[in-house]
Amino acid sequence: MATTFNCPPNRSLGCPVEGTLDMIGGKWKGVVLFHLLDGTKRFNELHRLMPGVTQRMLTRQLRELEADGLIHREVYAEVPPRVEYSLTAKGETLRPIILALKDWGESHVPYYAIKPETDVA
Amino acid sequence: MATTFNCPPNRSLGCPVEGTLDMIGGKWKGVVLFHLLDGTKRFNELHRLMPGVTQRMLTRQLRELEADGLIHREVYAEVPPRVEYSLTAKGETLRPIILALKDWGESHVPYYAIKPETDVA
DNA sequence: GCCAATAGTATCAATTTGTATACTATTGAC
DNA sequence: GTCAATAGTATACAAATTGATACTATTGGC
Repeated sequence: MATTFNCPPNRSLGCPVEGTLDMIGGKWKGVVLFHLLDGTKRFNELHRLMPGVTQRMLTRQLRELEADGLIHREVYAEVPPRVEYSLTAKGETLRPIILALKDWGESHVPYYAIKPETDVA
Repeated sequence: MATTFNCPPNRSLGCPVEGTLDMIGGKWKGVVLFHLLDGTKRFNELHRLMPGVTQRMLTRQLRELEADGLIHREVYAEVPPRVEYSLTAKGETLRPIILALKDWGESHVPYYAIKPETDVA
C-alpha cells in the first residue's frame, strides 16, 4: 500500500499497462516488432521468420501496428511488388521493452522444450 | 543484418518474445500483474481496480497466471470466503517489464484522452 | 499458354476468447 | 424471509483469431 501507483479508477482504459498491451499485446505484434528491431524487412521475409502465422494474420497485425504509428510501410511500385516494413521513431522507443521481453523469455520460458537435442546447456 | 538475434527458425515457438507474450499478453494479465506489484490483493479488490473486466475473465486470467507460476493463490477457509493473490518469485522477475510497460504507456498512449478536464498537463 | 514469385485479399468453417447474465454456498443484518 | 457480501461457476451468446484454400495483378521463364 505504500507504493501508490495511482491508477485512475474511473477511466475506460484503467491503466497505462493496459494501453501498452493493447498496442503490442496482439498475438504476433511483439514478434513483428522484435524482428524489425533487426532492420527493415519485406512481407515475405517476416512471414518466413514467423512460421506459425498465416498471411492473413500477419497482414492484419502489420496494419494495426501501422495504424498505431509503430511501423512504417513503404510500397515500391515494382513488379513483382515490394513492400518494406520498418520501425518508426515511436516504434523504436519500444526497443527496451521488446528486448526485456526477449531476455525474460530466454531465461524463463521453456520454449526450447521441443527436444533441445544436445546443443542447449 | 548485423545484430543476428538468432531466432531458431524451425521451432513451433519461434521467439522468446512470443513465449513471454504468451504468458503476459493475455488481455488482462499485464494489468493483474501490475496491480499485484503493489502487494497482495483479494479477488474483488482486483475486480474493483479493473473496471473493464468481467468476473469470469478475471478468474480465467488469474488461473492462467497461477498455472504459469507467476502468481500465488491463497484460499482462507472463512465465511465469507477470502482468497488472496500475490506475485511468486517468478512473477516478481517480471517487475521491470511491467514497469517498463507502464512507463511507455504513460508517455505514449493517449489513455487520458477521455476528457482530461484541466488537471493533466 | 502454364507455372512461379510478389504482397496481399476473399471466403468458409472451426476454435478460442470475451461478454452478459444468472446462479451457487454461507453467514449476518434487517 | 430477503438482501448483501464473498469468490467464484454455468449457460448462452458474440466477436476475434486461426487454418485452408483460392484468387488478384504483373512479369519472366519455359
